Amino acid sequence: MRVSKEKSAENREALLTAASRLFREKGIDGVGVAEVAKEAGLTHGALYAHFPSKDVLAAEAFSHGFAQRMAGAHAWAGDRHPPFEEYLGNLISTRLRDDLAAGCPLTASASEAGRQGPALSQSFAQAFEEEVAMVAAAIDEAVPQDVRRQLAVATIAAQIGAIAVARAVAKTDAALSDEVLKATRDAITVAFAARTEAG
Amino acid sequence: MRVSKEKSAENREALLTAASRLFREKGIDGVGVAEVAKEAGLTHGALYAHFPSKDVLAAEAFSHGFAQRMAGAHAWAGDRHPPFEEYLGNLISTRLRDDLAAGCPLTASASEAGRQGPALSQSFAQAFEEEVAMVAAAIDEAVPQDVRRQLAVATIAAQIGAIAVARAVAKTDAALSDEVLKATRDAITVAFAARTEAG
DNA sequence: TGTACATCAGTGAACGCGCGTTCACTGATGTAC
DNA sequence: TGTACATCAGTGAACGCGCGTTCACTGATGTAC
Repeated sequence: MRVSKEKSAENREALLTAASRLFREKGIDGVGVAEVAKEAGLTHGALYAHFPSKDVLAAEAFSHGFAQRMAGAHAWAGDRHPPFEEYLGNLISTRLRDDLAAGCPLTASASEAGRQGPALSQSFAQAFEEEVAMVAAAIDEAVPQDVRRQLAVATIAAQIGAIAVARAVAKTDAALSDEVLKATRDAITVAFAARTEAG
Repeated sequence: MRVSKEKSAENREALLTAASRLFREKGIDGVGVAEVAKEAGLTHGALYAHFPSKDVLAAEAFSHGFAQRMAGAHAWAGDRHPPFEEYLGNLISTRLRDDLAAGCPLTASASEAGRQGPALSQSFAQAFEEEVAMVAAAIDEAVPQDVRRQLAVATIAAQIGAIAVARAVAKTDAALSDEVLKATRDAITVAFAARTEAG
């Protein structure tokens, strides 16, 4: 049975939201299209009216989730210009480690992006650049552009690794999991201080 | 047909080697047990004479691959005590990024270890601690123990993230891929210098 | 050392299952007159 | 505004396929005498 344009758009949105959440939580290979459709309140057949394949769905869901996260970050910052340290504390935290579903799409999909199709790789690269721009903008303008960018790139790469490791060992060694986050945060803080003083 | 003890041990070794390589290259979910067995020159049924399940195979293959890497690292170091910088250059390199099959098991399995069973999580945690100990031992003894450990933990977490991101964007943006590796290496070098001077 | 036999690594067919994708069909929506 | 009809989002059965795992069977190995 046909459905109104608005309802169809809502359904598409629901599919992307469900896919974004489930893929982050269980990995792309760990979730079937039927499960995604079911969570969105549809059958799997309907999914193919919106997306030509699971690959494309994965890439669009990634971008969708990232856009939501960026919107959330901007809402959080508001009119302020939160300093670098504040971003750091939010990026590498036990909260982000434990909240698989709501966490950053970058941390969830880093290792998958290299193995899935080119669509996801491209979405990932674009999101990474956006996140770099956001973090770099949080660094004092007196610091040279290239140093700010370098620090931002290293920070986000380190964050992705720290969260991945913290999650990997969380069930086995909770203390080690916390330690990884703290050590990474401290190391970046030190590098940041050394770089911004020198600049 | 029964097979000699030696041959059986060889076959087990071949299964672990094949699994270690294939799981690193395509991910655990991306490879079937039949493919692993075939690469080892066996049929899939034989695999279950050596391992009770794919989960266990994955965990043992991880440990096997890591042990080989550590043996390789020790052979490379020989009687020398290579400085931290030398380890860093080897850990975060385009060579390690491009060589999926031979790369560090930690970088390949970080995100999977959090999603697979507890066996892999435990193997991962143990391997991480071993790698931390090796890198920490490469730092000047004059630096306090806890600072050495913290730097080692942050270095390996950052390495895992940097390699994952570099691989994820390699097909889309080769320049960005190289930049991620360089920025991470530089940031760790700066943090290392600041920490070891201060200590 | 030679013989009889239990062991068990490896084979390959078969199991049930869930996967991604297709498709004939339904029926409310949106449009043309 | 009312009517006839084309559109197409969504349904659910069906497709072929590969998955992890099981199991009856094979036959060389290893052992007991």
